[in-house]
Amino acid sequence: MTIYDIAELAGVSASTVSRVINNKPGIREATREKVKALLKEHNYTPDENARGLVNKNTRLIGILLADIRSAHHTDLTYAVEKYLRGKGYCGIILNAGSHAGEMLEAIRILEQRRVDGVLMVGSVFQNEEVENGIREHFANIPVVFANGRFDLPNVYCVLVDECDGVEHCVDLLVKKGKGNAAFIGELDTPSSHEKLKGFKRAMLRCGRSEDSLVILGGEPSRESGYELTRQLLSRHPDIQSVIYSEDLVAAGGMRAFWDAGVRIPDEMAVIGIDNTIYGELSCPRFTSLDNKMTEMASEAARILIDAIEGRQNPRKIMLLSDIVEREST
DNA sequence: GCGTAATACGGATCTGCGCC
DNA sequence: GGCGCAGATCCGTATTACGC
Repeated sequence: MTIYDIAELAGVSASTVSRVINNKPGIREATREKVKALLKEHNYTPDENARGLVNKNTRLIGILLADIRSAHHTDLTYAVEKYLRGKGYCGIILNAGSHAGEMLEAIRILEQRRVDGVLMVGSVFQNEEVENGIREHFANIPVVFANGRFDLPNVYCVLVDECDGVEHCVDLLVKKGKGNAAFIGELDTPSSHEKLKGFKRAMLRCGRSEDSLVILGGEPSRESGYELTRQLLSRHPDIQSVIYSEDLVAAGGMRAFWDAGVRIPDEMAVIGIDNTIYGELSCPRFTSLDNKMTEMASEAARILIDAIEGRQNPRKIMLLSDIVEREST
């Protein structure tokens, strides 16, 4: 059903139907109502592809994530998609993986789909290849980067101060008498660099030397968290607490402590990062740094739509994280 | 207040033509 | 016949000029 079909049924021309659909003046009220009734009766929905030809937009938004299966990605994707749909846009969600080749392929796919804007979530995208990909393929559309930064004229950044957040985590552990802390998890992404920076800064502030810090790096997985925690227990029996780079890694660590008979929080305090469902489901429930991923992504979506529709926003927005304290501390 | 006709949009596909 | 190339056509909608 096109506007021509509606026009024929209404006994008017397609331009009249177009004027009614777009609330343009110069239409008699009776004609307007008649056309509206037919549009409703036939469940008329405009062809967005055809509209896109004329209006030079597709109302499609590309959403790039490393992996939608990540617990903290599912919530934020839900929130972002809902926001976009409310604004009349449709999201194309792509799992862009964690390797540059996959990311560039995802970028090319979005370019082919002629998206109006792109939302990238996760510091994993903060690399030279993706930056060049944006320059080459997205130069004429706005891009919003949640949890990462690029200094490009069409890129907006929404960040959360994870460095500061982890510093506060260490402060909390010190306050609880568990100041001899270790950091376990992923160390390779820009986000984990920030977390580690906060950890080091707070530990040095507490009088520790950089050489004495216990930092174990590995994959951002439950299995890795389990294995690294076992290593920690065997090599550093004096450690009183652990900050994990992600809740997922912390979940593996909690299991390792359970298997080793380590009582939490009496013998070991645990803090994860991301404030996902893992913290709630663990036994005991573990404290987590809420790095506001969902709020960050929602804010990023808002800024993206603003940019597409010509509204101004600052190029960079910083959100503050906070600690959700549970039984593990 | 409305109709008609023309034009535009992007890109895939089709058609016709000339050349080898 | 096969190929490459240029131009036409198509899709659905929006817009505009003009006329009645």
